[in-house]
Amino acid sequence: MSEDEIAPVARTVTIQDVARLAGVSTATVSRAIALPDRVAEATREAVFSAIRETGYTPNAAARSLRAKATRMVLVLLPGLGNSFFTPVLDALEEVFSSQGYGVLVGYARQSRSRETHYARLIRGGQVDGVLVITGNVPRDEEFVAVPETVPISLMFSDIPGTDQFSVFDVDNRLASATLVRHLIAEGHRRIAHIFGPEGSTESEERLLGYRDAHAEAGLQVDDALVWRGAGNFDFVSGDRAAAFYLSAAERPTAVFAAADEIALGFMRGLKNHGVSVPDDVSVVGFDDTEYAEHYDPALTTMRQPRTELGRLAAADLLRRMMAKGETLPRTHLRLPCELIIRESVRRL
Amino acid sequence: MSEDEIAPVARTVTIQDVARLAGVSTATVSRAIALPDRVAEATREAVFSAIRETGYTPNAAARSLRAKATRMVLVLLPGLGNSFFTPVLDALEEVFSSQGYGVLVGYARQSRSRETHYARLIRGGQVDGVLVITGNVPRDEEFVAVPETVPISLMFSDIPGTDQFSVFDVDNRLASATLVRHLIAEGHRRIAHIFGPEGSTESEERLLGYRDAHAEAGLQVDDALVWRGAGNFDFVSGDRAAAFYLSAAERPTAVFAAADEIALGFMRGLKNHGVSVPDDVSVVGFDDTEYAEHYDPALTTMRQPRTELGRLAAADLLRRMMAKGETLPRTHLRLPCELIIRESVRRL
DNA sequence: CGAATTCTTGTAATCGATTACATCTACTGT
DNA sequence: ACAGTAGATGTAATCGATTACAAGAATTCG
Repeated sequence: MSEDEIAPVARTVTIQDVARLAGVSTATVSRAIALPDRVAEATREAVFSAIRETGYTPNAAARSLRAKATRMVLVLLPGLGNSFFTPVLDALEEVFSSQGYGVLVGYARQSRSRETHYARLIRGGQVDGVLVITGNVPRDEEFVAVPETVPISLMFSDIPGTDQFSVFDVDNRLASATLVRHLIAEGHRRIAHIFGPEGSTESEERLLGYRDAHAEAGLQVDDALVWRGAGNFDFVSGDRAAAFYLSAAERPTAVFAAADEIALGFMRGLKNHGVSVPDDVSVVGFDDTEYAEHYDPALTTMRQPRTELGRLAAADLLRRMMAKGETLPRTHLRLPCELIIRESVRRL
Repeated sequence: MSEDEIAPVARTVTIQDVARLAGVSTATVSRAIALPDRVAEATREAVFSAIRETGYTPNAAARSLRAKATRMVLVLLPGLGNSFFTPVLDALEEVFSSQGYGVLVGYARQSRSRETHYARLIRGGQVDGVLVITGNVPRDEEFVAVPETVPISLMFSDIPGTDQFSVFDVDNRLASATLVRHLIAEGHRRIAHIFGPEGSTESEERLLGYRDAHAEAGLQVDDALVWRGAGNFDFVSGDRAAAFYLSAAERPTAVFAAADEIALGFMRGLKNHGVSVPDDVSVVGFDDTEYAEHYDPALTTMRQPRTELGRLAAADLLRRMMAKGETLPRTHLRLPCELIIRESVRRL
């Protein structure tokens, strides 16, 4: 209560201070913390009480320098604009922080200087592991040498032609085929596809699945119904794609959008022109983000197990980071997707 | 092209290696990097070519240890489940990474061990600054001493009774009043409020604004129309609140939800019971998240300048972190909100 | 031409924790 | 009672970069 009980001005307290107060050497303090049973009972008590009294917290930089490990992982995303990533990041943070790791986020796309920044972070030993989400490993010259330094894993998207990364994804092709097969089973014959971002593996795979389902059913794909150039996995792209529908020579009865957000934007765009879903046209998306379920109409889509994939990828990376020195063989984990049927498809 | 051009096995290359190769001391290498014009032209060249040849990147831990700065900031969120945060995080990452800072994300709520984890991160000098979003400063005993160590700023929510943090927010009370005033102007007299999460400053402020608008207009607030206990700023809470509407003795003609996600969930819940917005009841939200615009009906809401607030908060924190030593007076920045009129309100 | 000044570079201490090795004490077993 | 072993602790080197200080070389100026 009295004036002198106010906390003293925060001067950085080091292991030296604790050692002095406890009347032992710094080595003993360090041991008392890291290997408590290598230290005599009484000494341990003395050290811990000195720690409490001083409010000592080990300096992370000093520790990292010696241990050559930072207990930090870097998660590289193409951007957070899309709600697709939030459960993934949630899961990652949960697993990593529970093991005492910090999660650094970065958006690698677009800016060259950004890429360099993150490449440096990795090469400077600032992180113990890296998770690259959706295929955007900086193809920086500097970066190429990296996988030897720290483990790097890929999520949701493989990089064709390399096998140096562990991969955690789904079979986009198969899942898309299943989705389109569902439309066909509901009686649709004229099905359009809103293609995702150009240059992404997922986009290509989803298109292949779309074709597969057509081929299986003996249906011809009308190339005029593969709508490219919409842009990203976002609303705006979907909204823009509505124009393709409206101006189609012969309108499709169903549309497979490469992502939920595209599907939602598309439906909204249609609505502005008086076209109703699913009465006039059926729509399916991909991902099963939170909004798919709550939109009106609720969206039929293909669920990607985002949280689970996040947990598993994190656990795997953790294992690799622990295995300092030897390189474990790469993991390629593919989890199944699930068809979620809601209200946006009408049986013909 | 030939075999021996393959990159050599990555052994950590240190400043020593560069110095040796360039035929200078480590001090000179360090200077060549940090203060290029304090070094002779020829030497500088030699150093840089040695750096290129070895692929040297300075070790971050060593640097941090000496410099007592890590170039990392911690962003604490209550969770990422809500899309409200994505543009904020986007803006923060943009500003910080452009200045060479890394962004660590953490979810402080719920778990005690999590809090300790992040408190340690801060006290261990692992970050140079902290941004706490929506009022969740760990009230940990350990934490209380922290603000003296590194600058901490609050976003979107003040902590009553303290003035040790800088704050970046909006006037929730005023904005809510404006929103409700709009409903009143549109002819509504019986207006319900879906209260946000208990214990959050924002929730309380928004309720006050709701009352203010009523008082101004000489309207009596019917306490049965303040629906508490919905839960979080999310869909489920809104969906749950639909039950309050349906079971109301005398139904309101308009509903002010404490957040967009709540409003969306509410509308969806209503729809399942055949109640239509805005024909049967008008709805307004708060925040103006991406989905508000694209939902059907598009939501009338109060826009919070999330991106701008993020940029400004980041810039301010950056300034504080640079000003090592002296403590700058705290900033309290309040940005205006904007009423966004869409389709979810009907004029009575 | 010699003194004063400016440039350039090197030597070595430092940041704070960890840990190999050495030392000392206290047991154990014969 | 004494060698041998286990247990507890201290000493000092180490991780990799930065930087105060010193010293030597080059330049300027009266």
